[in-house]
Amino acid sequence: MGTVANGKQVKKIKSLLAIQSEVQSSNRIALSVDCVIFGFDENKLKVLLMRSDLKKYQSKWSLLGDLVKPDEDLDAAAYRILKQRTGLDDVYLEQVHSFGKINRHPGGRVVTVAYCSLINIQHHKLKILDNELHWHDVASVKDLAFDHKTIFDLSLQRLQKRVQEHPLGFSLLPNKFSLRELQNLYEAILSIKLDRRNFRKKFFAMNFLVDMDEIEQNLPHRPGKLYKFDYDKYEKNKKKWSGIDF
Amino acid sequence: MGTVANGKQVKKIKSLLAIQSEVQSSNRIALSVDCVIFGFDENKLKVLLMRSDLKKYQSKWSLLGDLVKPDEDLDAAAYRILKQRTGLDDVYLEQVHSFGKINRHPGGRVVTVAYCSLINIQHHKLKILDNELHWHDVASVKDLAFDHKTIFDLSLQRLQKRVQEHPLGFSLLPNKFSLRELQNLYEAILSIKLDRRNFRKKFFAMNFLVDMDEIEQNLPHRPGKLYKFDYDKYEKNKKKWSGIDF
DNA sequence: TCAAAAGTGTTCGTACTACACCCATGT
DNA sequence: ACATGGGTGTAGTACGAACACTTTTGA
Repeated sequence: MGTVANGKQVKKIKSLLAIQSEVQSSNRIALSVDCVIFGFDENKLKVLLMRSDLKKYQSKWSLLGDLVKPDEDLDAAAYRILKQRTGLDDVYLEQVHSFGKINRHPGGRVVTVAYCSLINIQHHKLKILDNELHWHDVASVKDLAFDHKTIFDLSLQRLQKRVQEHPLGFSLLPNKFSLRELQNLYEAILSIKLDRRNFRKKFFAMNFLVDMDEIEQNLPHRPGKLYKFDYDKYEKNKKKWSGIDF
Repeated sequence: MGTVANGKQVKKIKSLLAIQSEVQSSNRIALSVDCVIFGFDENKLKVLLMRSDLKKYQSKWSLLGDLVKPDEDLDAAAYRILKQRTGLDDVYLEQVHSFGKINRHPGGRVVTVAYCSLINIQHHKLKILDNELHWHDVASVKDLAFDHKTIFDLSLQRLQKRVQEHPLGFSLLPNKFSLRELQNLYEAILSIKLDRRNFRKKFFAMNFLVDMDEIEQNLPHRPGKLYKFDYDKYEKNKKKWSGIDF
C-alpha cells in the first residue's frame, strides 16, 4: 500500500467527503440547553427562574438556558449553564426531553434540550444574581417566556414520576434530614398528603436510611432524629422487576 | 404612537437583533433524528436496521436516521424518516433521548435525537428495502455504527420500562390477539418467563381487554380466544398514583 | 401544664406467588 | 387415543391503607 490511493480508498474518501459536506451544509440549526432547576425550601417545591434575555421583548420569567457551542458536549453545556448562571456545581442533573417546534423561539429556529436539576438550597447559596435570578414557588409558575411553560410542566411531571421510583429527592434535602422533612418533600413534589405512620414504615422497611444519632436543633417542640440516605446500599439492593401495572 | 420609534421600541429592536444575530451566527450544529423501530415476529423482539449510509466507511448496521431540516419540526422529522425509509405510516412514535457527544459522528459534529417506534410487522409490510433494510433479532444486535449501540440499548431499556407501565405493547401485535401472543410479547421484551395463569389473571383483572368472540385459526391444537385492547376505557380508568417504591 | 410534633402497632383488605388439573382441538 | 396448548381455582403471603394513643421537648 503506497502513497497513491487505490479504488477502495478513493470510494471511502468520496463517501466521507459527501457526508461531511452534508453535515457542513446549510442543514444546521441553533441548539440550546434549558435547565429546570428545582429546590426545596419552607416546605415548598421551588424552581429557579430569571428574567428572559429578551427582557425588553417579552418581560417574562424564563428557564436558565444558553446556546450549545459547536465543540461542546450536551451534558457539558448543561453543567456550564448551571455554573455560569448560578455559580453552582456538583449537583444532580438529568436530561429530560428535547423540544423542536419550528417557531418556539422568536430569534429564529432553535431546538432546545431540557435538563432537570435538583439542588439543596441550604447548602448551595446562589452566588450570582444577574437577571433577577431567584427561587419561585412551583405552584405559582404561570406563563413563562417562549415554550418554557411546556418544558417546565413536563419536567415537573417527570420529577413527580422519577421521585417515586428512584431516590432523587434526597438531592433536595440537607445531608442529614428528619423523616418529617422527607415527608414534607414528597408531599410538596407530589402535591398530596401522606399518612405519617405509613410513610415512616415504608422508608424504614426499605432499609436505606442510616440513623445519624443526632436530633434536630432549635425547635419549639420535640425534635426528630436525623438520617442520611445510603446510596451504596441502594445500588446493591434496588429492585429490578416491578411488575406489569397500568 | 407615530412611525418614529421611541426609546423603548429601539431597545426592543436592538435586543431582538442581538438575539437573532446570535442564533444565526456560527453557533449552529447539525441535528439528526435516529429511529429505533421495534417489531415482534416469531415470538422474538426485532429491530429494524439498515446498512450505514457510510457503508464504505464502516460496513456496520445502523439505525434509520437523517438530518433534521431547518424548517422541520423534530417529531415531523422522525415521521418523515420512518416514512421515507420504510414506507410505513401511522405508527407509535416517541422521543427517547438526545445524544450529543462531540465525536459521535465521523462527518463532524452531529447531535441526534433518538425516537422509538413500535410496529406491527404483520400489518405493516416494509415497502422499501434499500440499504439491506430488514428486521434483526434484538438479542443478536451487536456493534452498530457510530454510537447507535448506545442509543439502541437505552431505547430497549426504556421500552422494557414503559411496557410495564403503559399499554404500548399492543402496537406490536395484530389488532386481535390471543393471551398467549400477549404473554409471548412481554416475555420477549423483558427477557423473562411469566406464569401463564397469573398473567391471564392480571390482564383480565385490569379489565381493558375486550373479548372479540373469535378464536385463532389453523392451529394444530386448541385455539385461543382473541381480544383487543380498549384504549378508551384505559384512558378513563388508568392509575394516577402508583406509590413510592425503589 | 400546655402546645406541638415525634414515635409507635394492629387490623383489614387487596394483590401477588406458586402450583395442578381438566378441556378443546387437530392429527 | 394422543399430543398440544387453552382455560381455570385456591391457599399462603406480603404489602398498603386506615386509624389513635403515648412520649418528648421547649415555652
